[in-house]
Amino acid sequence: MTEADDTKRKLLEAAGAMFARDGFRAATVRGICSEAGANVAAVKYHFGDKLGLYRAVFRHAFTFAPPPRAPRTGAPVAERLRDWVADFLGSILDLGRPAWHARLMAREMTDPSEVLDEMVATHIRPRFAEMAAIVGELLPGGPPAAIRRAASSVVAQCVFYHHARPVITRLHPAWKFTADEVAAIAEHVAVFSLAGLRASAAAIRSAR
Amino acid sequence: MTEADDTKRKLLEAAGAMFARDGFRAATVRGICSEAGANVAAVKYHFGDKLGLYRAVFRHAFTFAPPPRAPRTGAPVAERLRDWVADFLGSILDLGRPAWHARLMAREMTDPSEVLDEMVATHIRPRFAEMAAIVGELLPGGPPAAIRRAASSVVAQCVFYHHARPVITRLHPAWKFTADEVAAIAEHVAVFSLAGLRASAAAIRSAR
DNA sequence: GAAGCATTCAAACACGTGTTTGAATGCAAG
DNA sequence: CTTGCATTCAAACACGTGTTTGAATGCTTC
Repeated sequence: MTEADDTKRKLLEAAGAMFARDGFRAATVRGICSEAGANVAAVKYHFGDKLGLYRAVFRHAFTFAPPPRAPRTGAPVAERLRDWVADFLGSILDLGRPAWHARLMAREMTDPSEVLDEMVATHIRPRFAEMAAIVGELLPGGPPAAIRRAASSVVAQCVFYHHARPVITRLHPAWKFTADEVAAIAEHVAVFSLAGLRASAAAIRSAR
Repeated sequence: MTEADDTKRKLLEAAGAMFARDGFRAATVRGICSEAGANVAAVKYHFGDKLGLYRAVFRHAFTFAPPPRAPRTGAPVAERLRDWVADFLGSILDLGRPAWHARLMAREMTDPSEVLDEMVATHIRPRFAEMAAIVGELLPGGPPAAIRRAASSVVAQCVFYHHARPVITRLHPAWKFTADEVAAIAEHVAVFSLAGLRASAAAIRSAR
């Protein structure tokens, strides 16, 4: 039993890396099984088929992903925004764990499958709602559309460093994302965004 | 001769749509040829092989893509930034032609191939340089790293609406990108960014 | 030890893929 | 008309793929 669970786990890990690196279609069952030291038939036995394995990989990966840091509820809005950005950027730029979590997500982005719905519902929506709440405090009385746009601006500056990686690498080969640099980026995004949000608030007031 | 050029053109267009929708690997030569009303062997004859067709599609697509609007050289920085954002957002959110240009690009992003290098050199780098120049004027004396980060913040807010589309659709099903909404987004991004850049400039001054 | 069960294994199957072939076609020049 | 050339075509080839099979293995329980 523990042995069966072992091949199951190895299969999930190997599949995670493979699916992230090559995509669902390009990744081969044979390659995954060989990497996991398992027989090809193992995926049928444990997961039904290739798609079942893919689904399982997602659930497995994001179940064990570290939950976002709990927000400091007492702190002023600006501080909470700083924390959110730093936390989110950290989770996006490798600094944590198996680097392929983010890649899997990115693939779902350009090639959405049924799992994206699940992902949005369980992980993305709550996260976005946090930011929208912070933005809402900074744009008091702002219409929902304005809040959506403003929250998007903050989130966009973070995810950019993930999804545009291939271009960034080619554009600025020397730009390395060390822990220090990530901290500097987080600080920049926070300063930039707080000022931007204040300006948006002013624009909303004057438009009224 | 005109007939040969015709199948060649039809092949390029069908391939563009297919590659964009399904990706290089998933798109099939048979499917493309059938869509183009051509024989399977046509791709070998005209482009050598599938990869040759893919390369040709990129060159064809981006050669005929409308060039970015010429900047108003005399206008103040803030106006030039506004123009740049509006222009870039417009080119990103369908409003212009064959919607698959952007999708092809997005695919290269998560699955970079050799053509991405060409794309960065000929299209992305000049575009980014324009924005970096504008940002440079607004952050006088700012270190290159700060300018990179700031320019990234502006660009990020634009490309977000393209690459995160699948998530945005699921998060805010009612959010439609009409011409009016795109204009509103452009205005928001400009206001947000100008304020953010001023704050960054202040941060740089005070850190000195 | 025997029976039952979960798991693993090597081999094969069925199918879709990119590619190649060699003949057929049509058109322009001699 | 004939020749030469570019292009198209149906058919086949070679290969990698996900999937399935039925037997072998090992472990637990009686």
